[in-house]
Amino acid sequence: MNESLTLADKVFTELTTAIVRGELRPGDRLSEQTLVERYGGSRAPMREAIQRLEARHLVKRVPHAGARVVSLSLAELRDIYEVRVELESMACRLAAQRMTDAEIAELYDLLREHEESIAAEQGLAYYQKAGDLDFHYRVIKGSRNSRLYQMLCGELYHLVRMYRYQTSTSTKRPPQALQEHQRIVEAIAARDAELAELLMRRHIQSSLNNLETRLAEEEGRS
Amino acid sequence: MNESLTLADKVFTELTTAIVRGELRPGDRLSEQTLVERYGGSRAPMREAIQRLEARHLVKRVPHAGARVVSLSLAELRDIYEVRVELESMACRLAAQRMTDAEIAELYDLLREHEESIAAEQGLAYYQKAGDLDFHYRVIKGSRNSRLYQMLCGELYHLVRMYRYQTSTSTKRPPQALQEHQRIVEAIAARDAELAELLMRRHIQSSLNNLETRLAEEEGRS
DNA sequence: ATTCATAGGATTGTCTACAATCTTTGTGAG
DNA sequence: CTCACAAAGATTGTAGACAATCCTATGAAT
Repeated sequence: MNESLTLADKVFTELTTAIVRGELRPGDRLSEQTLVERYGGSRAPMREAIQRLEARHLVKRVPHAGARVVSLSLAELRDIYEVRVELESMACRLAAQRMTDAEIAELYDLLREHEESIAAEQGLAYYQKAGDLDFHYRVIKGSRNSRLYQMLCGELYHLVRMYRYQTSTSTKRPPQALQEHQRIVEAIAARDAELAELLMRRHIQSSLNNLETRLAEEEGRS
Repeated sequence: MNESLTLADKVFTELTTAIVRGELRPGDRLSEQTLVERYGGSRAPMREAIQRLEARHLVKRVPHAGARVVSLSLAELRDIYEVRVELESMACRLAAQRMTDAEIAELYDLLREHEESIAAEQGLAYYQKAGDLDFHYRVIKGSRNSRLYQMLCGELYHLVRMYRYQTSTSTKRPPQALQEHQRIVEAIAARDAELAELLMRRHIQSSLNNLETRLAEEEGRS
């Protein structure tokens, strides 16, 4: 089989999760030598891993000066969300038209699971976030547009996740988000593309509002 | 100053234009050794150039097997246009809200130039295409969203250009496109965001239709 | 004390060589 | 003649060293 996981690939995924989880913080330097000491191997694979991180906009590289974990300004975060709103509401519209009935049934199952986890109040912040991403992920997959999937899940999501990990989750938000998810699935099930698009647009917009207030709070506290 | 153009960067831009212009055709192999013989230097910079081409989806790389120029299926091309329609109409909406009056005036100037070049019938296909891209480029810039600019101009446009270079330009399309551009600018100047968005959506949609019929013709001829 | 220049160290860019993997060509069996 | 298999060749992945560039700290001049 083609089980060829190159070392560069391994380091790349390791670094990706490290950045997303906040173990590597925005602005942190990524020296090739340091990575060699940390992950073993030679500089060549580390270099490749860094380049791939740059391709996903997780690090910024300047010639002869090295790479640093990206540090997004609030304006840039807004830009990202502005694009994400547009693309995900589009995905939701397409999903309403193209998802199979089986996929929609699975969406309902997923929401039931989330409901239970919230009711049990075991709704750990981490699980909530993962579950939320899972929901969005499936809708995007349902759009049946590979490029759309690439852009949202391959390029924008890591950045979004990176900032969500670092902000504490409100206790009020999850139940509300779940409700919004339920309405969206209903619209998809009804094959009402326009409504599904509108609801998703509002959902992400309010998600951004939530994130902004939270960032403002942390900014004020520090 | 920071005039540091690394060799990898140089080769990367060279290859980009070569691919976009069709000198390197879809499916063509890109061996590191071949690039060394062609551009000089060593394998390391060639490798980096190839990786950056992969990041822009211009080549596809499989581990231990090398890189080939991407060959898009008609379905993938439709996916790209589906996304492009959404993002560019969004950009147009934002441009109507955010462009300065000076920028709008420059747009009018640009359209006048295009008009003249068409009237003079010197309207070479190449110039037409470049001019068209220039128009779209300015509207996107006018959206004031850096991420949107990155996605459209940095990732999607090369692919679009690649396929446009390879399809001959219709003699009927340029005048029609110019008219559509004029209507769009009028909407932007009137700060009518909704109309501007709608017109851009239709414009790109008809551009896709034009491309599809042309591809179908060439398919039938071969 | 502040600012500028400079020298040293550290880091990245590039080169060459070697190991691991894939592709292709040639051979033989069915 | 076609297909499967194996060895040779070619290509990529990795390693280590050297060269070019940048960052930093030290010192001198204002």
